[in-house]
Amino acid sequence: MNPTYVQVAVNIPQVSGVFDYHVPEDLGGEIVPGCLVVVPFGSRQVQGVVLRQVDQPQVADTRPVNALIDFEPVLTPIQLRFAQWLAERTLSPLSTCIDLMVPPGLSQQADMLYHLNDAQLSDPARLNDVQKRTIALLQERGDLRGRQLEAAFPRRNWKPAVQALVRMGVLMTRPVLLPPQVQPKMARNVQLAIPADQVGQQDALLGRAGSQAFERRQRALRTLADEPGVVDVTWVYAASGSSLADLKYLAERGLVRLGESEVIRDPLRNLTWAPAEAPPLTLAQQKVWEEIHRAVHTSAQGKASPPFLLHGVTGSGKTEMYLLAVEETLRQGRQAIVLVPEISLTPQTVRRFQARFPGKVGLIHSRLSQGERYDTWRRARAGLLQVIVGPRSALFSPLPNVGLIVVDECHDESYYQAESAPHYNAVAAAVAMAREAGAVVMLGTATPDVSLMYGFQLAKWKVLHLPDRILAHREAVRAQMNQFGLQEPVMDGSEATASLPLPPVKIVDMRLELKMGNRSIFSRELTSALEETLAAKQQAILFLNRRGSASYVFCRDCGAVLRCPRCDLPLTYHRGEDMLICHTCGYRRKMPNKCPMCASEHIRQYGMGTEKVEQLLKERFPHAQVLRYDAETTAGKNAHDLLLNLFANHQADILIGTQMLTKGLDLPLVTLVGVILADVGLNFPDYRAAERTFQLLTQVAGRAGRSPLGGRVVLQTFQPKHYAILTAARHDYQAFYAEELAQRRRLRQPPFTRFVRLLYRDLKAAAAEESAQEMARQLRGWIAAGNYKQTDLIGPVPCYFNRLNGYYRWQIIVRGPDPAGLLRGRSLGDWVVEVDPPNTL
DNA sequence: AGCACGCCGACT
DNA sequence: GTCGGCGTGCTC
Repeated sequence: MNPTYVQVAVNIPQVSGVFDYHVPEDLGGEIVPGCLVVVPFGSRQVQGVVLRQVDQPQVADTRPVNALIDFEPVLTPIQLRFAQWLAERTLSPLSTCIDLMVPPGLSQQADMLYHLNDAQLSDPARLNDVQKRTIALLQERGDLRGRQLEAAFPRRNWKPAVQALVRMGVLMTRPVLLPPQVQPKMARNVQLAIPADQVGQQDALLGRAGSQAFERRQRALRTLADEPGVVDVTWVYAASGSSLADLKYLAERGLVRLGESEVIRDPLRNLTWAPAEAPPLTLAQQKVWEEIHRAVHTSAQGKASPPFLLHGVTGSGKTEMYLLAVEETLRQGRQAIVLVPEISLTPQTVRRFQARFPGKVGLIHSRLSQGERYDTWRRARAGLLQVIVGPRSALFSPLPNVGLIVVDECHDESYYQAESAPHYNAVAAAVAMAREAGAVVMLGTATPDVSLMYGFQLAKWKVLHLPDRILAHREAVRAQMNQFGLQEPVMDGSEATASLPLPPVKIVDMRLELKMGNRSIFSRELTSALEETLAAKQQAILFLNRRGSASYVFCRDCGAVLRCPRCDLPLTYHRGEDMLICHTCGYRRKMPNKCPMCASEHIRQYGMGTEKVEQLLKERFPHAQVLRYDAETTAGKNAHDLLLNLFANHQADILIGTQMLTKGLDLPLVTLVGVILADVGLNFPDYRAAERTFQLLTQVAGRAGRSPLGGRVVLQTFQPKHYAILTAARHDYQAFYAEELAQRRRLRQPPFTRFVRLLYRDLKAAAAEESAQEMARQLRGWIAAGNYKQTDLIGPVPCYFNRLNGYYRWQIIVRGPDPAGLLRGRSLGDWVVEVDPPNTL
């Protein structure tokens, strides 16, 4: 038989090529595209994924595929194509894109094992700190892998020092590849191997009559005789006092059969949901549904369907559209992926899916154990789950026949993977994945990114509108009003689907407040609005945009600002502990009494944190119950739900919160939303600063007046004439879009050009700058050589966050019609490459 | 990433 | 003369 050859992408993030291997006879036929295999690579064994079979290998001498890790392919053919698209799009190695699709724990990367030799060291005094600590660690814990040393020396450049020990003969190294860390979970079971009525005649086989073991074995047999069929061993242990040894003893004598069966680790196992039925649709929903319904059908017949952008304000019934689309997709025998921003923050959305499709939903989120995640992944692959709901990573679920991809709140930043390569945007990726799969894609939001909207208009893809907020809380509000002995408000409309107006927004010019002698953070407008809300026994939300503001500490005499020694960013003052904390790296220090620069005692905190707002609020409204909703108070496991339930049940009157408040909360009794300072964030040196501010304000304003009680919004700002604030106050997306687009066109920013951001990080400031200058020279050379007339560089410059985690950061933005084209296929070394980055900070 | 090969500076 | 710096290239 001819040897078969396969092309393999090896699981080493830095290796971008593909390699050919031959398939040994004993694996012939098993190895198909998508399989996870072990292959020799240089001196080590590495994991790889088979991309395709090839007739002719690229080199004369091939090495063999060593082992097959899983008999089923781990990637579907669609996923293999999708991974290749993603690699090209993000300028990332294919292996990193493939690795997104292999569940953590199953995927393993090659590592190095470090072993301490017995021989004594001649001159221990000459060793440096890392070397001494490495030796101590190895003495204490035995052999260690590179990953473990990495954890022991965070942010330290330990490799050269350890390599020196290897050269000195103190250490030995050996490449290792760990087996997968996840496996199907098996449970032992047992069943009787003889007819139940013969159980009483086996005493001769049960050991010495009358002994304890005899008694246990006899009881075990009787238990099984009463229980026909296969039972869990633990059940037998509990009923008879026997142990595995006893059952094995019985099995050896042919009396019982031991077996194993898989136990699914299902995070939703113990939850039951009252099945929910679809509510009646509004007219707008019906029109949207007609479009989606048609698309789901034509795509199930193999015809491509362009993406949909579902532009609808908060509470306009987008989720119901998703639910219907999923239902129809399932009816066509296909599966659906639903992406949501942050699972812990949108329990309401998730619950709706679970209630509508009981038993069919697989949930992915960050709190799942590796085993749960692995089992969910395998059930998806086996076609046992029809709907996967999760964050951006859920897009990579191995569903056999994806017919629908939903991206809810598609403007959300969490859809962009900023932390590690590949730096991808799950919205763009969902569109590409849907194209590969022949699936329908629905992108839903109240505030589409202007680039996305512009893209839809250029491509003439359909934008569907749901302009009205649906009054869905009539019953809930009525119940709550009765509970508090309040009179029922007058409600417009009589149908269940009556719509609600968007809340009026009042812009308050804080400059005038200062001129009028009001030095408080609460304007007179906001103060009286709060008073009225409290008097009416309704609820308020105060929104504080922390990002970019700073509760920083500065000296009123010399002006020095206290900064993090690692990140160079202003430190945040925490009143309770009297501590200064860096919110980027976690550095903390005691609040000093004197300015470290000039020793003045006039040093104090400035700016606002949620704690400060809480304190001021309590001073001004001593009788109000105030809740704080921020990273600190929601740190516990179910703290989010707990806090929100507390507030939803009117245990508190005012909720103070940050960004987290903008996510899909649904709090009907809230009639007032106050934004402490709307222009925070507007002055970031970033092309999307205005857009982010508009999106944030629009989302926050949407929290008010979601009931027949009505509602209003107060925006406090020092820039009352800024278009982002004016248009957000009018709920006027179109006006913002037009103005923002005009700005972007004028400033040659996306979507009229495209950005690739190149980021360099170095522990030494000079080295970072030098590398940046060198890269810029190279880039200019490529631009000139390739005659890229419309492509230019922004930078090199230090980043806005010019020091993060101890690293100095420099960046270069390559701007042009196709900056990725300029860079494709070139080696960028240690540079972080981001194509179409959502921010350039 | 790891490792080999390769070409210039200070040490037994 | 060699040991060792890290630059460059390769891993099927």
